[in-house]
Parts: sequence; C-alpha cells; structure tokens
Amino acid sequence: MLHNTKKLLISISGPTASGKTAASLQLAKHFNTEIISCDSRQMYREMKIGTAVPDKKELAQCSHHFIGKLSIHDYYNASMFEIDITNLLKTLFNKHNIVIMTGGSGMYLDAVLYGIDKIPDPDMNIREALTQRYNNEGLEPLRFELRKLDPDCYEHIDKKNHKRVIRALEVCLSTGKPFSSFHTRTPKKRDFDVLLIGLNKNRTLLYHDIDTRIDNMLEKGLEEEARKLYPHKGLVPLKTIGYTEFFRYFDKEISKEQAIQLIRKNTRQYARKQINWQKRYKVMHWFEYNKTQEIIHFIEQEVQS
RNA sequence: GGUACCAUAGCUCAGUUGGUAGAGCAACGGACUGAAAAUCCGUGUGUCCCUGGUUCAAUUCCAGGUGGUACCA
Repeated sequence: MLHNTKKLLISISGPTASGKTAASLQLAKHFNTEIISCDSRQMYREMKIGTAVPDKKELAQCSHHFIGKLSIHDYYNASMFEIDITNLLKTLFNKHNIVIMTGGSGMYLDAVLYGIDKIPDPDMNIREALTQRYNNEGLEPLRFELRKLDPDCYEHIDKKNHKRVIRALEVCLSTGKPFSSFHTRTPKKRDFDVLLIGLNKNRTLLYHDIDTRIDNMLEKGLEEEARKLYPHKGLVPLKTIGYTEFFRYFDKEISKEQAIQLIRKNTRQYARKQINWQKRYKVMHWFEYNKTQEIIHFIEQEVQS
C-alpha cells in the first residue's frame, strides 16, 4: 500500500505507435487508477479512427478522461488543457494516490507539468486580420511591426515562423502590452509529484509498427471517417495527419495511393518530432516499450522511498 | 545475335570545355509559452558501374567488359 501523503502523477511519453496505450492500461489496472489522455487530437470525438483512440475493450478496462470530450467545432488550446487537467486532477486525487496521464502532445504535457503564463484570451478578429496581412503582404511587415511593439520578443523569436510572429503581434495588439511582458519564465508549483516515464522503441521497429497501425486505420474505415469530416476541412483540429492527406485525395490533387504513402511518411516525421521533444525532459526515465513490469517495479520503488 | 542510347546520393536526375560533384524528394538533427498531429530551422550521407589506355591529373576522353532501355533481326 502507498503511504505517501503527496499524490503522484505518472506521465507516459513516447512517439506514436510506441505502445503508450497498452502500457498505461497495465499500469492503471495494477495501481487501480484512471487514465488521462494528453493528446491534442484524441479529444475530438469525430476523429476516432485517425487518432488511434483506444478501442471499446480497452476503454472498458478503466476510466479514461479527455478522450472524445470535444467536438471539432470547439475551440481549444494548451492553456485550457492546463486548467482542465489541474482541476480534474484535484478530483481524481481525492480517490487515488496515483493517476496516469499518457499521450504524445508535448506542449500539452508542458502545460500540465510547468504551466503556461496567464495571457488574455486571443482575439480571433485580430488573429484573422494578421493572418490576412501575412497572406497578402508576407512576413516582413509583421516582423517590422513586432520589432517596434516588442523589441525584446523580436530578439528571441523564430523570425521565419509566421505563426509565432502572428501570435506575438496578436497579444501586443489586443493587450496593448508587449508579448514578452507576460512571460515569467518560472514553472508553476504543483501540489502533486510527477514521474516521467518514456517509452523507447528502436527506429526500424517503430516505423514498421507505424505502418501496421496505418493499415489498421484503413481497415477500420479511415477514408470514410475523413470523407464525413471533409466539409469541415478548414477547422484547426482537422489539420491532422491522416485527414489532410485524404482531403487532398478528395480534392483530386493526389491519388489515393499517394495519400496513403503521405500518411506513412508524415506519421514517421511526426514520431521523430515527438522523440525530439521528449529529449528535452532531463528527468525522464526511459524504458523499452514492452517492459511494463520493469516500469511497475520502478514506480513502486520510487513511491516507497 | 546486331545497332543506338544510358549507368553519378536511398530515389528521380543535373553537372564537371579533364583538377574527385549538386538539386528536388526521402533520410537525419534541432527549435517550440493559448493553432502544437500545427508551424519553423539546419545537415550531403558518394568506389561518379568495372577493368585497362591516354594524361602531371580521368567521374569526365578512348577501348573492352558488365548491367539496363529502345529499335532491328
């Protein structure tokens, strides 16, 4: 039995197809607890197949949170996720000493672990106007304006990344204060401990398993799911691997075979970006993807010490 | 069997009037504070098919070989 007074959040990280779902289910059953999904796409209920949500059997094995919670028509972001999850954790920690969180969205994980600085909600009209300007005039004028409004931010920002520049400008314009003035650069304190677990799978096997997973999605009807969502293809949640490629096929821009090959390629690149992101956590404990018993043993040792 | 053309990066192909080579895609590495499965940045990884000849120097020119493609038999 666990005698710790402080509650523990166990985060399972790893690239797509590394076995996070299976591992977290085993952990949840072993510790008799619940699972929170830290995945920026599995939370949309219309996108089940393409985001590889756990199947009915898996979902029935323990309580899952945040899967299919939103509609693709809802606006959502990492800051909202931070608030929702910290609130949810308060409830769950009343029932459990340990809670599992699993998923591949690095920024959402950061939001839960360290928090995101409080900034007034984005003004969509300003964002829209800036995006228009970017489309018409290019990035240069926006960069120039940012240099005027927030020289400090301009120093550090990725100047070729239009989304970053637009975001910074949008905050400057809607708040009247420099974007950089909102950044505290200090992680928030949480009243629970965190144990970061990373799943490791060698690249060759990972790529093989990605292909298998995509074959499964196609069998389950990914094309049909994508076709249903095609009318909404402009929505942000649908800018997602597995859907955008099919949308291009529906637009007759590429063949179906090309779309599937693109899904494979883009998923591999996505996995690499996830691996890259996960390297930033110096306190991550790495395990081979199929060694859940070792993870359980490790957690029990950590809890007792 | 004969003739012509081709052989350069993982793939498709440039190129070197002879001084050991570069694009796209792929691959790989990285950044990330309210769009993050998004967005952006960086890196060339090579027996220039093989053997011989000419030359100070051959991936480049010449000869032969091997493989491929097309056409003729």
